[in-house]
Amino acid sequence: MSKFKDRIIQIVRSIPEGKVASYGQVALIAGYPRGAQQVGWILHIAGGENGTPWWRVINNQGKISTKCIEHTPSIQKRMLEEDGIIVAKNLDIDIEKYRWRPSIKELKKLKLDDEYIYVIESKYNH
DNA sequence: GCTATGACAAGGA
DNA sequence: CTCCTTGCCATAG
Repeated sequence: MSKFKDRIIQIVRSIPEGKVASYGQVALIAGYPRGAQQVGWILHIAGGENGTPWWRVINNQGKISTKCIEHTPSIQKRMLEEDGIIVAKNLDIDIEKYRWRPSIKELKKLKLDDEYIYVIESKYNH
C-alpha cells in the first residue's frame, strides 16, 4: 500500500454525491499537483475498492475518459446519472456546474498547510 | 536503477 | 472547436 494510493483513494471517497472532480483536481487536493495521470492509473487498479466512487472523477474537459473494461464509459455514465448528473450522449458533462468545491474546513482536515490550501482555492473558486 | 506506459493537463497551431 | 506536442510522475518489468 503506497502513501500515494491511500491519499488518492481518501480524496475520491470524499467527493459528495451529485458532484464531480477532474483527475488533476484530485491530484492537487491530495498533495500531488502534477499527478493527474497517476490518479487515472490508481482508479484503474483500485477503483471499486471499499466503495470508492471512481465514477465521480472525469477529465478537465468535462468528458468521461475511462477505457477500463471493468468500468466502461456506459457504466460511468449510468452511475453519474444516478447521482443526478446530466451526461450527454457524447459523454460530455458540464463540469463547472457540477465541480466539487471543498470548503476550507474540509481541506484543513486533510492535513494540508494553509498556504497550499490557498493555492487550491484560488485555482477552482474564481 | 532504468525504460516504458498511461482513466491527464495546458498551451500552441 | 479539433489536433498535436510537451511536461508529468507513480508503477510495472
